[in-house]
Amino acid sequence: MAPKDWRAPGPDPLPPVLRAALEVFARHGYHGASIRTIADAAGLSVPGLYHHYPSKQAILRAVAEATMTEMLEHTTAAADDAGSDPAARFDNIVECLARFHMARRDHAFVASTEMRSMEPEVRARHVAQRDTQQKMLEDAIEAGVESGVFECAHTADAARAVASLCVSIASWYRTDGPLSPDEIVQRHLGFARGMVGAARA
Amino acid sequence: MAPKDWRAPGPDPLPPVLRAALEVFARHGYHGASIRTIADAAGLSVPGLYHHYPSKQAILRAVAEATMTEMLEHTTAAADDAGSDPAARFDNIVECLARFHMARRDHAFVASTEMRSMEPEVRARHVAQRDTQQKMLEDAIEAGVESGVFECAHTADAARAVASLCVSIASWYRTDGPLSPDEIVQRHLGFARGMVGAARA
Amino acid sequence: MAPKDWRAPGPDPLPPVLRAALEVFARHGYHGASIRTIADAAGLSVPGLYHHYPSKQAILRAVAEATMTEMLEHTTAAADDAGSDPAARFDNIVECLARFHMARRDHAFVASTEMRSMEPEVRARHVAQRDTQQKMLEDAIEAGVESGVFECAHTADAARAVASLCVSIASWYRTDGPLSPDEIVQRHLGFARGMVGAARA
Amino acid sequence: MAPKDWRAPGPDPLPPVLRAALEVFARHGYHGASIRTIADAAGLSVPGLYHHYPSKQAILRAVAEATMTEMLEHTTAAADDAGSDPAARFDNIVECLARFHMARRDHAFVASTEMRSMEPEVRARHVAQRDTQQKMLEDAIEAGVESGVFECAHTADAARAVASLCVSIASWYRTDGPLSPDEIVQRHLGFARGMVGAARA
DNA sequence: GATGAATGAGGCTTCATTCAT
DNA sequence: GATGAATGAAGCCTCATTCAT
Repeated sequence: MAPKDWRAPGPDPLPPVLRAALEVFARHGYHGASIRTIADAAGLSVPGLYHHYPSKQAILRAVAEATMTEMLEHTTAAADDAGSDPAARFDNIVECLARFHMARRDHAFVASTEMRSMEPEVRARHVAQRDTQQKMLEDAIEAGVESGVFECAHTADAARAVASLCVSIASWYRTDGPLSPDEIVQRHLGFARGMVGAARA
Repeated sequence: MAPKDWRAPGPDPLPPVLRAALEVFARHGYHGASIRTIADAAGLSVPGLYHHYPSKQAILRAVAEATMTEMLEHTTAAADDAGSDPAARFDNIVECLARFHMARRDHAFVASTEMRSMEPEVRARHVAQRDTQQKMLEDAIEAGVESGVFECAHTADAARAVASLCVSIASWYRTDGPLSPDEIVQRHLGFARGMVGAARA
Repeated sequence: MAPKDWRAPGPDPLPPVLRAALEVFARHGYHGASIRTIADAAGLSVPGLYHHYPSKQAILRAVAEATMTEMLEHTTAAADDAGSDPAARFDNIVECLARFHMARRDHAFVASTEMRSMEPEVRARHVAQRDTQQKMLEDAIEAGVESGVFECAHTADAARAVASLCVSIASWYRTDGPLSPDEIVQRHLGFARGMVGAARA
Repeated sequence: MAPKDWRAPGPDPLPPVLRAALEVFARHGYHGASIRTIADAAGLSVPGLYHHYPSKQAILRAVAEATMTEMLEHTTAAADDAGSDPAARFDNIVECLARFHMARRDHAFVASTEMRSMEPEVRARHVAQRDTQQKMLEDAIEAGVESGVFECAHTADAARAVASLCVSIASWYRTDGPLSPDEIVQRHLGFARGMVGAARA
């Protein structure tokens, strides 16, 4: 699809209404966000908002699905991009996750934080996509262990831990923070490699 | 205070009303939890609940403060317990955080998740305690780097990353899961050591 | 106008939009019927519906007036058709009312049920037409009493009772019910004659 | 239960809130009655109303069930009161229905008019009670036909017609109308007897 | 006539909270 | 501490209606 741009996520593809809702969700949480607040943030009246989305839950669903789909596309592209070298695959996935959680900070934050507010069907799809991603990480780690570049006894736990680490970036990253995205990526690559016992440089 | 029991957190010191509220907060979030739901979970009438706490926010505050206080006590005890060896300090703090986020799963989850629902003053205290904890981690890492047992260029980032990893345990740990707390502690100790470039065994 | 066809009411003269609205009104009531539901039933967009009728109330008015006008035309034709014999006049009016409430079931049901939802002016016209009809019945009954074929002390009450009986047919009649219209007419003619003390055969 | 008072229904047993709601339902219909209007009529705030009944539908249900239960009790008492004479049974049931539809005018009007607004389960119970009543009428008519005091070929249709006639009283009766309840009863008894071909005096 | 977008008002219901008993 | 009753404010959502295209 878009195999090369996972390092530079490009402009947010979300329609303006969802982008406004996202901001409100990120600040107040799903239940703390009133439909009126969302409408105001979107520059719409309340019925105007309902013209675009049939319910508050539908807004959350749209946000979550768009986010997970884009994230999975990026992760897949990043992995494909790495060819068959396990260490490169691992690095690419970690870098991709880190970058995504900075470029789509609110999206990723809401998607991971509001899982409990999603209707079962939406949550199920969400969990499935998250698991797919984690499995990609795990496969890379396993391959690395087999080929001797990683030293890691519990690959599934490691994959979850690495993914958690990347997700947690979204909860503190600020565009105007002291570190550039590239610096953050580098440091987290270091942490992640350490977690899987990568051979030291 | 209680310098030896940080490995076995003991029974939840929370009064029953708060424990009930905590469960509801964990499942539905602060804004998704109604006073009536909390009262029901506590086996109280609504005015009965108000007899104990003057507002919903006061309940959240009580939960959050009790949690943070206990966590900081434990962490301090764990660090003190380790004496002056940097690697042991680091290990103890990580183990303590991991154990706390399993033994007080809901407490820690709510405390970290509902920061945005706290009144500023409560949140400020919360952040301060969290930072204190992270600083203890960072100090241990720095000492380890200086003494040559760790290899880590960005100690503050590492401290945050390690703390995040421990916090994230609360979002997936189940008492009846496949791994025992001891196993989980061991594995996360491994990940954490890797993140700070601990000398390999 | 159409003096002979009152026994076989012919196809519904209502334009399709009103016919759709009628169905919705019959099922949900005026206040329970939304403009959108009506538009959907009519296969129109909402503004498309407003292109035909300026308001929901105008739709009700159009339905009610068309119904009452047609019903009064039929009743008049039926009465005229009977010539001067009181018993035949009575029979014809009853038969006409019964047939109309079967052939125009929804129309008659809505017209009688939603009187309270009509604007005063529409309701006034509606009541006047209903009273005219009832007066025709009453006149026939009175003439029958005078000529000795009926035995009825309270002609106005009898007229109202007979009319009510015919109206009530609309609330249970189904095209696919066990009785044919002809059978229903015969039976209700029997009831109506009994109510006015018609001489037994 | 109360075998003697079916002729003098006594004071309305409905709690004040339901009585207020009933009045509003009678005037505007279920869908035309807003919860605010009902609360105002009951002298309550809106949440105050919800303290007593959990939903608008629950109010309708309570009204309908109370009405049907009382009506069926009365009808049963009236029938029992008549002993085994078919004509007396028939008369008593008709008189009882007529009196009930005057004494509980709004109740009966709403119960019969708002069937379409009832949830399926409530409606089912309602229809069952109505049918039970109609069956009592039909049984009396059949017994009368067999004993030769009535002359009626279609007893089920006759029962429905007689019941409809009594129900229709509720749609025009006014306490301050020109006729007394006793007069109305007498006249409708006459109509009803005529419908079943009762032997003339 | 259709479409898409919009809106003030109001729909039903629940919120956190209070108070008399 | 419990109960029953109450309430202003606000929750999500839908109403009838309009208008530019």
